[in-house]
This record gives sequence, C-alpha cells and structure tokens, in this order.
Amino acid sequence: MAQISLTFPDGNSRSYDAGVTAGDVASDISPSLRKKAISATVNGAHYDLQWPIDTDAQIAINTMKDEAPALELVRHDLAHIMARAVQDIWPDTQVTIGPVIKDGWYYDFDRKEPFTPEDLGLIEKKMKEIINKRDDVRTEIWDRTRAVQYYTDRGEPYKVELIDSIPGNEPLRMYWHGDWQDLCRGPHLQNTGQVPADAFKLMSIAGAYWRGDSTRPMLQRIYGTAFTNKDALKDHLHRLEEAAKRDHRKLGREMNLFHMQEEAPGQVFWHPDGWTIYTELQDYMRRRQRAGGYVEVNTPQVVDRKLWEKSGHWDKYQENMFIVEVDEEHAREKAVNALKPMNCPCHVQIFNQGLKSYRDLPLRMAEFGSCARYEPSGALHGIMRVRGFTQDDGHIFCREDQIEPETARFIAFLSRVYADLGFNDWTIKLSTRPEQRIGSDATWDMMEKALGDACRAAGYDFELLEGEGAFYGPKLEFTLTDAIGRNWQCGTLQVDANLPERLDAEYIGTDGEKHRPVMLHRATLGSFERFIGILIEEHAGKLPFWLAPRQVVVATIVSDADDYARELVAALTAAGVRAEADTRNEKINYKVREHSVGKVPVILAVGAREVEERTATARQLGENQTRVVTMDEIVAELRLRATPPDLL
RNA sequence: GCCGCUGUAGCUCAGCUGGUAGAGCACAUCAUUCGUAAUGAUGGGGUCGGGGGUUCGAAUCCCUUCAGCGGCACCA
Repeated sequence: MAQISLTFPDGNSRSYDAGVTAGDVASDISPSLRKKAISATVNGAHYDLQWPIDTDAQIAINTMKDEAPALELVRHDLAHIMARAVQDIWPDTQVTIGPVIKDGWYYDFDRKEPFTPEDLGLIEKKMKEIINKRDDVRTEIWDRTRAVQYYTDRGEPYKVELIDSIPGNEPLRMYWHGDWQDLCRGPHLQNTGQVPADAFKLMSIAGAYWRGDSTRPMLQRIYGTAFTNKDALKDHLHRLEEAAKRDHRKLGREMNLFHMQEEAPGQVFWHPDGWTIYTELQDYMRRRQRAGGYVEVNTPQVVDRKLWEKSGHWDKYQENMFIVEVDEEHAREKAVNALKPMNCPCHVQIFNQGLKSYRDLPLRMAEFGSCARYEPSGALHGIMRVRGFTQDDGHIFCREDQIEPETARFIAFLSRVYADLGFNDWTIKLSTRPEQRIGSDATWDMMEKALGDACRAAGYDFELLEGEGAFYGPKLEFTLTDAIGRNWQCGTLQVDANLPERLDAEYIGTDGEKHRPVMLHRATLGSFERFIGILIEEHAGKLPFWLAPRQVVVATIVSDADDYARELVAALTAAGVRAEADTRNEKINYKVREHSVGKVPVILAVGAREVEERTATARQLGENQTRVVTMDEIVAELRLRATPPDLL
C-alpha cells in the first residue's frame, strides 16, 4: 500500500498508509486526543475524522478549542439533531436543507401544521435527549440510484430533487446521527455527545420558499443559535438584547423623532426633532455636493406615463408604481400619471434642454429627489424600507473614458461623507452582468473593469456579486450594517448606457458629431430615511453633537435662575446652537434624568451660584462628573461643536 | 406578495375556561424652590385596530379586512 506523509503544525511529519483517516492519526498520537478530536484541517480543507486522506498533506487535528471549526461543526450537527428531533416528534414532516449561518443554523421543513413557539421548547428538549444519547456519527458515500431510491421510498421528494441538482461527478455523502440519516456534504462531529447541550437555543420560526423561489412551496424554517459553551451563548443573547434597544423604531418613538401610521403605510411623519436631523443632514450634503462639482436641480413628482413608457419603467415596474389618474372634464382620454419612482428620466429631460457639448461633460446633476414606490407590504421595515423616500440622487453624464475617474472621484466623495457621519465600517460590492441583459459583452467588459479599477484606484477592496447587476449595467453597492447585523445598501453607483439611448440624450463631440453620453446613477446616503435609521442605530440615538436635534438644555435649579437661563439660551442660539431652557418647577434630578433619557448631549444646570458667578455647571451625556464653566467659555465651546464637519 | 405571530389608555403591559376593562409611566391640577438619572397628593383619559357573525351577553369564540413584527421573495 502506498505511503503518504502527513506534516503537523509543529513541523513534524509521520508516514501513514494512503487512505488513513484523521481519526486514525489522532489515535496514533494519543487516545486522549482521539477522544477530544472533532475534525481535522487537511491542506486548508475542513475534514471529517472519518474521511480518508490519500496524499501527502499538512494536517492539524481540531478540538473544541479551535473555534472556527468547532463552531461550524457544532452548528451543523445541531441542524441535523434538530431535524431528527422534529421528525421524531412529528414523523409526517419532510426535511429539506439545513445550513450553518452566522451565529447558528436553520433547517427548512415541510409540514402541514405550522410550528408554534411552544413547539420550540419541545424540540429543544428532544434535541438535548439526542445529544445525551451520544450516538455515533457515521458517514458513507452512496451511488445516486440507491440514494434516490432511498428517499423516494421514504417519501422525501425534496431530497430527491436535491440529489438531482448535485453535479454528477460529485459523490453523494450520507450521514447518520444514530439511526437518523441525512444527505450532507459534512464534515460532522464524532458523536452527538460532542455537542454542548447547554450552548444552543432555538430562536424563531419563519416561512421560506423552497430553493428561494417564490413560485415553489413555502416551507417552515426554524432558526437556532449555538456556541461552543454556555457563556458564549449567554453573551450572544445579551448582545441581541442590547441591539434591540438601539432599534431605530424604538428610539424614533422614545426620542420623538417620527412616527408612521396606518393611513400612510411605509411613509414617515417627521416630528420636529427628527426633521432637524433630516435638514441638518441635507444641508451638509448640499454643501458637500456643491463643493464636489454638482449642480442641484429639482423635478416633478407626478409625471405622465408616457415618459415612464419611454424609459422602460412602465413595462418593468408598473406593479410597483403609485398610479395617479386624472379625469379631465373634456379629455377624450383619462390622463394616467405615476408618482416618480426615481429621478433619472427627469434628469435626462433637463440634460436634453439645449445642445450639450463635450465641454459640458462630465455633467454632475444632483437632486434631493422624493420618490414613491409601491413596495410589497412584506418588504416594509421601519424607516429603512419605505414607500415614500427622498434620495440624495445624482446623475453624472459623461463619456465612456470618464467612467473610471468619475467613479473613483465618487468613492472618495462617499468615503469622506461616511467618515464625517461616523461610519468607518462599510463594504463595497460589485455586481456584474446578469443573465438577462442588454449591451455587448465588450461593453460589459469595459464597464465592469472601469468600476473595479476605480475601487482599486481609490484603495478599496470589494466583494464580487456575479450576475447581480442591473440589466443595463454593473453597479457598486456601499453597504452599512444596522444594530442587529442586517446589511443595508445605502450608497450606490450604476453605469447606464441604456437610458440615454432610450431618452435620446446626446452631446456634440470634438468631431462636431452627435454622441451618446453614459449616465452614472449614484447616491451617497441612498435615502435620507434609510440613512437616518442606520445613523440612529449606529449611534444608539446619541448622535454627533452637530446632528443632535436637541443639543443643549439649560436646566434651572431654582426659579430665581430662570432669567439667567433664558439669557444663556439666547447666547447659545445666537451662536448657532440648538438650546432650550427647562424652567419647569421640577427638581434638578428629575430634569437631568429626563434629558439624559432624551439623549440631549449637554445639560447646563444653573442655580443661585451660577447666576451669581455667570457660569453654568455642564454635564456631558454619558458622564457622571460635571464641570463649572463660564458663560463665554461654554458658548464658544458649543459653537465649535455645533459646526458641521465640512465647515470646520 | 408568501408563511407565522401580534394589535387593549400617549408609552410599556395585565385581563383564567365569554358576563359590559386594570397597572406603571406620561398628562392635568395643587403643594413643594428642592444642587445632577424619577417629590408628594388629587384627577382626567380607553369600548379593547376596522367591519361582519355566533351568543341572553364578546376585549375574550368564528369570518373578513387593515397595520405592525420575524423571516422568505422583491428592492429600478
């Protein structure tokens, strides 16, 4: 039998018969390692202890102390254990797939009766029983016919369909947790007893389409979370609780920023304090864009369907548009309009006014454009996904050779803005040509390369989303993360040669001939609604001073200080600080608590002493100490802090 | 849009197997002028998301509809 050489992390090698398993190797090292071992890393790949190794390789035996493989195995084995538990309790349930995801796993089931929240407790209990049985995990490779026959006999059509979709050259691996069998790539633990019985929890039940396809059956998904020990689970659950406190919907209500109501689903009623954030942010963006070489425009809300037909949106997105029909008394036809779902066709109308020269390019046109999209009811989410929103939209009309420099310029612009707003952790995704597309491959090559090169030129890495681009061009997505880890696309840049064509945009080139410009659709914040939602969550409501809707409260301790408090407020207001006096007949404790809960960054307490000395006792949100400052000092200090970052 | 859950005073929530709604906070009034996270007393406020039905009687049961939440699908 052929011999292979396995090299361990410490550099030592041992020689084994080809086909040796990592389990054998672990035994060879020591019986105690064999017992503790959970898997092996073989040439960087994650191996089950039962899989044969056929070639020379680097090998490391993993134990529960190796976090990454341990988490993957624990979660994956739990997925199987959960599926076994569910089928134990409800034998008429069909199993489908159950992958490992961030922080845990899920498994999708097909069962007539819906699972209830109480069922989760039952399933957890059954899972613990299975873990305590310490059943061995076995694996075998089966041929297709046998596997298909097996699942057909067992009435598991989903598994049969899965097998059919696995490429023919891939082996079909079966796993058994005790006598419960599942088709699975592996790897898995040695026995169910290796799963910590106190470090997992079933989290929720949800619907999910089979294979992510809305035309296929809706399955029931159970989500679980798991870690390698009880404390890690506890920490994770604690983090979730903390994150829930940062939810913009909760803070929006508590801080009295906005509300939404039944009569206008998916649309925001901005309250004074919320609107202050909005306008402050908008003013900032307006200044940044002006400095960035944009011209600002504004275009109509209600636009005849003819334009949407021309742009192609009527065909593709009619279902998602708010249609406005107007009966003119003498009109032969009813006028059919749509609330604009986007600004680009309108911007092209402005571009098309008058002849444009190559000298006008790149023409950067910006609009705080209010759009309405009839989003599916289930898509709505607080102010992050709404039906009425305002984009910080912009379109750059340019030549093909300007795509890359303009994109690099935009990325630099965006990163400046994000940094000003406190975001350093964001990612770029590059979506490339989809199956259904227009334009030649050469054009797509050029556009994709321009975007990728621009990212690299700007010094940013990006994730490639193959086939996720729009039908007319590739796009960059700039993604931020909310309090509970959901990712949201905020900024975007899309290349589009289609719309200028459809709407006849053209410019005169150096040759005196007419040419088509390319359009770059771009947004930095994306929409004010979504971005403010993210902003609230990122800062847990404690916004940077310049964005805080209520920046300073001057709280009196005795009513004799009322006049002085008003004087202080007047001085702060004159210095451009949002200040208000709280002269209510309440104790200072009460006022401090109320405004702290309200996330006011600075509370200035004034009593007899302060009136006498013309000072204030300042307290910064989140700090317990106070400091005494003179009126002039505090006005100067807060004037500076209230200055937006671009004006510093 | 799909699956599931939820919908009771401004907010957070209680209300068992059906018998005409309750708490805390908030709010109002009065008293208190009290130095850094809730001063006390008194009081007003809801017909239980909307519509329909069953019943002698429904917040509690059924149907329907709307909205929200958790996912899935969608996201120009």
